[in-house]
Amino acid sequence: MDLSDLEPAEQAALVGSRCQQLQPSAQALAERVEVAGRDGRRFVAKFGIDPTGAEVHLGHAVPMMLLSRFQRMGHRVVFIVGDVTAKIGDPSGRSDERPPLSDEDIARNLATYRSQVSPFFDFSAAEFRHNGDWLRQVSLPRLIEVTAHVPVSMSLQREDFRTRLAAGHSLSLAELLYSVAMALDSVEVACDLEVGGIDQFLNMQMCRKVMEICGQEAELVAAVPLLEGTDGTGAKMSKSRGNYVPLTAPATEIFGKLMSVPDRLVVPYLKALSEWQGTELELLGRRVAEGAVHPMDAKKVLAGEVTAALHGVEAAMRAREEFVAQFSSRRFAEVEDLPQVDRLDLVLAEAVKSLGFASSNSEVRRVAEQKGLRLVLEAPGAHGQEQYLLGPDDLRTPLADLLASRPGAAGASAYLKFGRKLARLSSVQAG
RNA sequence: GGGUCGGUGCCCGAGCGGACAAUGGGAGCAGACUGUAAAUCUGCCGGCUAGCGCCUACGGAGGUUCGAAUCCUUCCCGGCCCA
Repeated sequence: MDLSDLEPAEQAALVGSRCQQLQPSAQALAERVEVAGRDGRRFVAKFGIDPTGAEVHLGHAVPMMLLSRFQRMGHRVVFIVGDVTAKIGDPSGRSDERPPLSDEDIARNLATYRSQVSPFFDFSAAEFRHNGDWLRQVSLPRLIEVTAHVPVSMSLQREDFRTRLAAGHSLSLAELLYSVAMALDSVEVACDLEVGGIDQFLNMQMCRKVMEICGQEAELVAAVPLLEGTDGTGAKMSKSRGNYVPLTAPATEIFGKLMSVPDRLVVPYLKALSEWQGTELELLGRRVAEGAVHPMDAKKVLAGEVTAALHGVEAAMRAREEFVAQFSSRRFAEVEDLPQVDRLDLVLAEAVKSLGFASSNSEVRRVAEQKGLRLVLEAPGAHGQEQYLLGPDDLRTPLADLLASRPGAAGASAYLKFGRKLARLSSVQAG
């Protein structure tokens, strides 16, 4: 969707609606866009990328959605690859020392990042800059000159710094300098507006401060909300908490993970990850609240939107059908991409492990003892389905024998349920 | 450099010579309930074993003990205080 003919005020409103904080104001954004246009230069939006890892998930897509809008408004989007700042460590907390990244590492991580995020952003039209290119040139006298005007209290506004100090934990000078280094990036690219997560808000304040110190006009700051994790605990989506949706996941998995998200996240997710308009979001929220729309249906819409963005509409529709087949109507025959066990001579416990459902015999036994292990037989065209509980005693029995001892096994399709995981048993050699 | 406190299972955090695979909380997993939601309740939650049991674990390495996460020595790492 091309946005280039939006008026500055409309642009500002659109951007503002997706931000948790837009500093100093939407109006200031409109004005700045207008001034840039009058001066015949392109408005610069900056976004920093951490090149240390390749754990890209839906949370990372949120700022990209906003940047994509800037791009489609006709502005310049500049990515700052933090090859130097990355060495300071994770600014969001205690970090173990990290091994220095080679140029190849960085290039590879960056390539991974780009390919994973590309459904949400057109990288071909964006600029990439490595901050080492200028940060390595910064002299100590220059650094002192700049930092002389930066009060330490500004860095210490960060709550985690304060709590760490209060708790007697370590806090290095390098960590305090992180935001200053990042600010020098803004100076370098003469940034008009920086996009970042709300967790970067104070860092971005520093950018404004330092730009002023350096005689530039302070950038505007657009802080997007952090995407809450799928676990409903309120924590942000992150790999370490395991409450994330990886962008590389197959369509059915993405769809499924979004379906398992708490209901209250539907609207925030749509807002952060789709092109839905404010009024549409409001309407949906209201209708769900009124009971006119079932929350699960709203969630299917969300899951469909996101899956479609990553895998295309067709794949999304298929994922939806499979989801319904597997979990609502429970007709497993209609579920296509199930893992499969081909060797029926395998003993049950081994089969489960070979599927990757469990990593040790103890774990298999545990689940069996907890009544989580079942054999499911589904007769060919019929709707009938038989479930047989498999106990710890069955673990050493070959699958073929387990099947043979069930009355309806002949001609039926067989499935293995391990907790909520499901696998197909090698199709049907039975006649 | 000196003093001092500390490093425990995925995380936080008890334990401080035997009854410790180690209290408790969180996360995770399973079951009931459901809409594969949330909330709730119940159970599990190092590995191997059908089982008696065995093995591996409390920062690293040694040692004292019949016996150590617990005591000693030493090394590594972190906090705080003093210089």
